[in-house]
Amino acid sequence: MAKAQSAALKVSEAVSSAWLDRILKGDCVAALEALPAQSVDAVFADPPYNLQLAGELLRPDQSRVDAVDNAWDKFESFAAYDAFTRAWLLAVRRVLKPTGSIWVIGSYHNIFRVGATMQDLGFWILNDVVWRKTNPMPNFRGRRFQNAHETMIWAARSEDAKGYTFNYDSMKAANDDVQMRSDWLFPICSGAERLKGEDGLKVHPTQKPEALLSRVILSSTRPGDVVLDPFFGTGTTGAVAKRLGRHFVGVEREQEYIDAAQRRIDAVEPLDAAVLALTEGKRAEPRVPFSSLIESGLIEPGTELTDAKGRWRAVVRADGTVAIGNEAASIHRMGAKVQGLSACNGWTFWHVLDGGVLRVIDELRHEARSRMGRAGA
Amino acid sequence: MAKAQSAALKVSEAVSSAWLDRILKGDCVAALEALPAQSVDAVFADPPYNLQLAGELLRPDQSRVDAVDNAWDKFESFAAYDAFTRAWLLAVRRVLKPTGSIWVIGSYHNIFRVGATMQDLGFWILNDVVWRKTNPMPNFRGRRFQNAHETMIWAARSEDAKGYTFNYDSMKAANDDVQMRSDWLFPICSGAERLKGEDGLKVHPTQKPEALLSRVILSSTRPGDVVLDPFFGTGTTGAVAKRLGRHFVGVEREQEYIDAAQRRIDAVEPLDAAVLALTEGKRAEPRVPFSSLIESGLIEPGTELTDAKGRWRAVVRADGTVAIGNEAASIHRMGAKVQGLSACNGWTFWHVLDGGVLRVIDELRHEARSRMGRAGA
DNA sequence: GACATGTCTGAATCAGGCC
DNA sequence: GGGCCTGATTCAGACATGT
Repeated sequence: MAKAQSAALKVSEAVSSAWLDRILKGDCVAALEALPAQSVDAVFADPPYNLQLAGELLRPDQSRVDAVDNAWDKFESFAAYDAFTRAWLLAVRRVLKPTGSIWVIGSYHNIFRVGATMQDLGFWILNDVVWRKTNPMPNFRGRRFQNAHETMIWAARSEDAKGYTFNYDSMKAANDDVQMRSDWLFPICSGAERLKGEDGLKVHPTQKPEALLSRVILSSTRPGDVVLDPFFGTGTTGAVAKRLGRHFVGVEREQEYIDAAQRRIDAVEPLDAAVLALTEGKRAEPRVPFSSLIESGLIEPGTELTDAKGRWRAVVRADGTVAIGNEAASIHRMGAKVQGLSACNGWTFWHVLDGGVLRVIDELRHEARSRMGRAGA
Repeated sequence: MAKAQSAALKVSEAVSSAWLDRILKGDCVAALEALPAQSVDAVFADPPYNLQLAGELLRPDQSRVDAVDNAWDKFESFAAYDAFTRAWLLAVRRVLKPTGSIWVIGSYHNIFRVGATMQDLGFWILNDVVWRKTNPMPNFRGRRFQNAHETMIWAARSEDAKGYTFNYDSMKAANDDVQMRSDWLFPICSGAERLKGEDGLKVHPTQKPEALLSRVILSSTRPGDVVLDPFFGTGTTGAVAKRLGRHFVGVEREQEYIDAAQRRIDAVEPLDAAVLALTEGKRAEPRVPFSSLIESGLIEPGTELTDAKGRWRAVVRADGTVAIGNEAASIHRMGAKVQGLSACNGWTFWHVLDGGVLRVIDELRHEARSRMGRAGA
């Protein structure tokens, strides 16, 4: 993991002058051709969903779909939208690393079509996440429920792409030590955060709140990662990425949006690296083989191990296995065997008697780790 | 509207002996041929989700998760699932009145495909409604967000079908006089409500809570209406419809489910017509994660927290944890750690210097909550 | 009987490194 | 790329049992 990470950074740095931390002008399918394959760690996409904006629709061969013709029936409209979706998802998929993941946000007008197309293209959905709005617009005609949420799809590049980033421990710690759920509560973007033009009108109709992007980026990327937004708009993704110590790439067609986004991003001050450190759990700690506890003298060969309730006993052998009678195996296999289970974490199962007190051997591992840390430093 | 209603009742009464308030056995496409065209007022469908589960999943305590592995949830491919979806939606559409509406529930495994197919067939989506579970199953491997919701699509028969029923005022009244939102909070079906066999095991793996069906039926049907459920299972739709003074039609393939459903429905006593105005209580105060204080700007990353007497200092990190030196943890864990305790309420322990005054962060939480408003309930 | 503790379970697409 | 091995990972609520 660490190795892949540093290799990725090198690649990024080599071509950074061309596209890293830049807004590329143009249609996203064409503009993304400027990026190398497998060069971004994450994608956040907020594609257009208003089917009336047919000018934005491209067929898979990138020919333009004609402007709205009221004679169109809805089947043709849906087909055109699907072709557009397919085209940009394919372009994005090419530049996404195998270990990367993609977020797409939408409403009921488009998200079902987008999600089905993502599955058809081989993306592997990890979660659908609901953004619950604290202050949604009311339903004025009283004919429906208040439309109080939008849906995000979070997906890996493919079913067998297992190495995606998920900062589980950060999310859990940030959520009062329980797992972060798939429903998130945030206000819509308004007030000072909402970009306004000189005319006092909002610059972009669907500017997303920075808090939303913040959780997206914190959950599924690491500092130094590259985040691509193929529908950059006024650059919320870029502004949040920069503040959180990530790189960004944006693609946008409208010069007005590009100008506003660039000014906005230029004003962002990145947070200090120390503040951006990730909360890592046990997974990230260096692996300590059981044998090193013996080698370092924390456990003597011949020591007796027991489970917490003293139901089973095993003897530590010099080679790092534990034995019951004539049978010997790793701490994990032996723990599984005595319990009749298929698997067991031997570190938390076995204990040693230390001055009359039963200590779990995971504590000894922690001690071994800190000794190794001092030695390495 | 009243005229159409009474005409509908006449039709229902004329053929009631054949299929009204009955469970039809068989595949839903074939069984629905027994119903006249345009004969039901509403549809609630809980189709197979096509979960595509691979191996078995163990909890951290090594117990096995009892997953859905029924044959009825297995499909060869997305294409096969799409064909199945299209077929039952067409069959259902034939028997749905032009003024009727349809609800379909699903998870991210299938709901996007179902939604796209519904649009393709001409259904007109009115809302997507999120069922937020108060007690969802955790994510045991810590590789994703806790999957804490399911999605329902509510749609009219076609774009120009304007006469669908929506009981806006009763929904609003039931929701403390503000519009009912598109995100609903309910517990999963468990306890006495969950049907168990003589072996003590659940009869059906995916029984839905009656509270969910209750809100669906109360919002989009009138007393005397006919509600069709093409995947009847153990008959939650029928039981709730009967209790609420609506008629039902169920279609189910498995005799075991049919038997359980029939017994269940027979035991239901319909509510008195006068009582059918249902009120629903408020929920507890919404929980606000510490990270929302950061995301909402109430606390900046890098801010220093101290206890009331200034004995300890910790720095707020962008990911929602707090750090002392190299160690980071949640506000609660860090509060416990510095005091040498096993637990600590970080909300009341940590303070922030605000204009020369030390404020406990619990005050900021109240501020965040009031900004969040009713949406948390 | 009240309260504390322990057990069980629910629509789940749930690993990663090294040889 | 396949196989093997290590070892990381759970929330809310219902219900049963123990004090």
